[in-house]
Amino acid sequence: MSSGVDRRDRPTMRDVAALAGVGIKTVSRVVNGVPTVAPELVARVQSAADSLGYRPNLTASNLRRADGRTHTIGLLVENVGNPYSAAVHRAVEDVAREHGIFVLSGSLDEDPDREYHLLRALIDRRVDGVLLAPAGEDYRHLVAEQEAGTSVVFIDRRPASLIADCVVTANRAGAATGVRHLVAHGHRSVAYLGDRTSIATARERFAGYADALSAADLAVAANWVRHDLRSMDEARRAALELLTSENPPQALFTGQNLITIGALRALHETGLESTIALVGFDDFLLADMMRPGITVVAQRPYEIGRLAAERLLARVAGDGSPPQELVVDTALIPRGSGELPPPARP
Amino acid sequence: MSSGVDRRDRPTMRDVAALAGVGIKTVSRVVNGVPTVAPELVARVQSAADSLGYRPNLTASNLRRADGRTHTIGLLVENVGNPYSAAVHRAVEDVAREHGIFVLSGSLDEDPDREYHLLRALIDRRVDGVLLAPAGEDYRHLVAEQEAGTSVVFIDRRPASLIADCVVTANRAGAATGVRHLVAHGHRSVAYLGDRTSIATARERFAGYADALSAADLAVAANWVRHDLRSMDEARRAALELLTSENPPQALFTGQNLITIGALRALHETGLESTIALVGFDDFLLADMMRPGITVVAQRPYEIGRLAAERLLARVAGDGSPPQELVVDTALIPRGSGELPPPARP
DNA sequence: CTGAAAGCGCTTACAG
DNA sequence: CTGAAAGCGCTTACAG
Repeated sequence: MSSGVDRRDRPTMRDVAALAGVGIKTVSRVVNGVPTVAPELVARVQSAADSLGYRPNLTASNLRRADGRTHTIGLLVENVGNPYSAAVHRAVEDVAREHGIFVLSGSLDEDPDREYHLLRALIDRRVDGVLLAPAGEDYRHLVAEQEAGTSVVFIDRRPASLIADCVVTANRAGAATGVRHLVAHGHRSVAYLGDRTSIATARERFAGYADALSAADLAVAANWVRHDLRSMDEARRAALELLTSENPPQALFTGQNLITIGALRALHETGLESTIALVGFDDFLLADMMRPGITVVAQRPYEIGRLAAERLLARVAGDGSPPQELVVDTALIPRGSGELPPPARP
Repeated sequence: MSSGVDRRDRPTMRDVAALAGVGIKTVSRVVNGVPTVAPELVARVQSAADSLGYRPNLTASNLRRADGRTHTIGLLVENVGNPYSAAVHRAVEDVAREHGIFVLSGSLDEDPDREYHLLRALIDRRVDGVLLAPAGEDYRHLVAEQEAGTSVVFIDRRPASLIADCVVTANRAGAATGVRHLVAHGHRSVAYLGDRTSIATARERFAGYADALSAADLAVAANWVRHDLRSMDEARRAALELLTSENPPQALFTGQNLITIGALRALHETGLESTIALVGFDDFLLADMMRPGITVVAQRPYEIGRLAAERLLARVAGDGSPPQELVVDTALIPRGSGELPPPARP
């Protein structure tokens, strides 16, 4: 009638020691590669460990170890399933792996409450540090954790006051570059389609859009600005509205991946994909295979993940220098959609 | 001159107990929500814990707990950065999260050696179970781990002898459906472009290709079969060779995501994308936005991850029934490229 | 309802 | 070079 294994039946150091006829401390030395053990004992311990299928219990050894390291870090991103987060994740894994460190990951789905609970769950597991692409706004509760020795590095968004390292994309400058590209191709009316303004990066990209327009003595027209688009379909509908209005823009600038794709669907549905220019923030797979190819301002998620992981591991290793802000620049990739000439005005 | 924090300075149950003026066992009861504690003591303990910023140490509690659960599972996939693995990952996270379980993940990159070491590292951290999309071929070493209480569920590939649960795609049937679709549209010569034959799923998909051809009394022609394509660019070049040969096929069947995209590039480069039909195994973002849209045999990675995680958690909870093989079927999605008529023969 | 003793699997600090 | 004792932060098994 029993359901469930009540306790794992794994051999312990004690079992290995008994079989090898040595003290448990000698087994510990062999397992940890301490060189001052008689070769004959090393051999006996190793064959005993092999025959029992012994594997050291890292969580137990960690409990007593002086440095208290778990060799595990946490990574909280928007969604482990989306291409951007997944690229960051892979970079973090690659850096961590060089140091024998594992990654515990979680998806935040832009939910501050979820973020709070996942952070706590990581801390309860005593991760060595956390990489956080934040969903929330208030990080005062993190200060206590930092003081308690859990390093935190922010990804994509700056913490409110610079209490920790962060690695961010040059959102404002990148967006300005994209819009300037459209202006340089003769467009006077460029619409903006963007994410929720509660998201700091969305605000920065909008600021870059405004920068580029005012640098060209163009006004930001309220009827050509659509904020708070939460999904591909909301973006698609907003773009359809703009494109079919009595005063459509000559070009579109989209502030994010899914919004770009939504706008692209609208352009295809209206048959305007070769008429209305488009530059999107974020690159995506097959953007070059579209007709026309999609011009984008590309972020570098792998580079962001790599820098963030390296910063975190430096902190874990004891780097006590002041918090740093690392800015990763973007790359404009012209593919056709951003180089269309403006349509003749009606 | 000190570099690195030598020991975390986190308050322990002992500290909370001292501040609250109770025994440490009472703190333990409050932290674990045991109801038989005097309300007045609960309040004192909670305020002491809050003022110290106390957080329980899960790795310590786990060491003594009767069930030995770490509430952590391992997930080893081909590459956490690729869309397929990322979708599986997200499904696993969603299921795990309902049970308060975290996911430690790692990328195998088709490297059996890496798989062996990552598996060991997960076991040393005493994960409750492992989900494995295997890179290797020999899993006898896993039997000992299963006996020691670490459950394993295989994803995408069956273990050699059915020693464990597995969740697989209907690769052979799905590939046959895709090729049958081309044959139904009049194609007599369908080329196959596939992954390394050392990969079981690639062999199964090729078998499905052969099934569909022989069911239509068509022969498998060696000069139209290209195995062992390891990258998008290898696929692109193989497709270019086929398309520019003196006896080109009427249609292409591609066995995997990156191979489909490589073939697609070749079709665009030769201007044949509306002439040569194409059906690909695996769906991808924007496949519907191509000209023509790309017809695919879609896998359901989220469903696979969900089923695998549910199976694993059932095992962890004590399910001792015989190993199961769960097969997730595919869906043919016609979008244009697979419905092109055969070109007139020269 | 509460708490002192023992122990989870290992490492530290110390003696031999 | 080797090992017995103490302790990491918690829970178990017991007494009161």
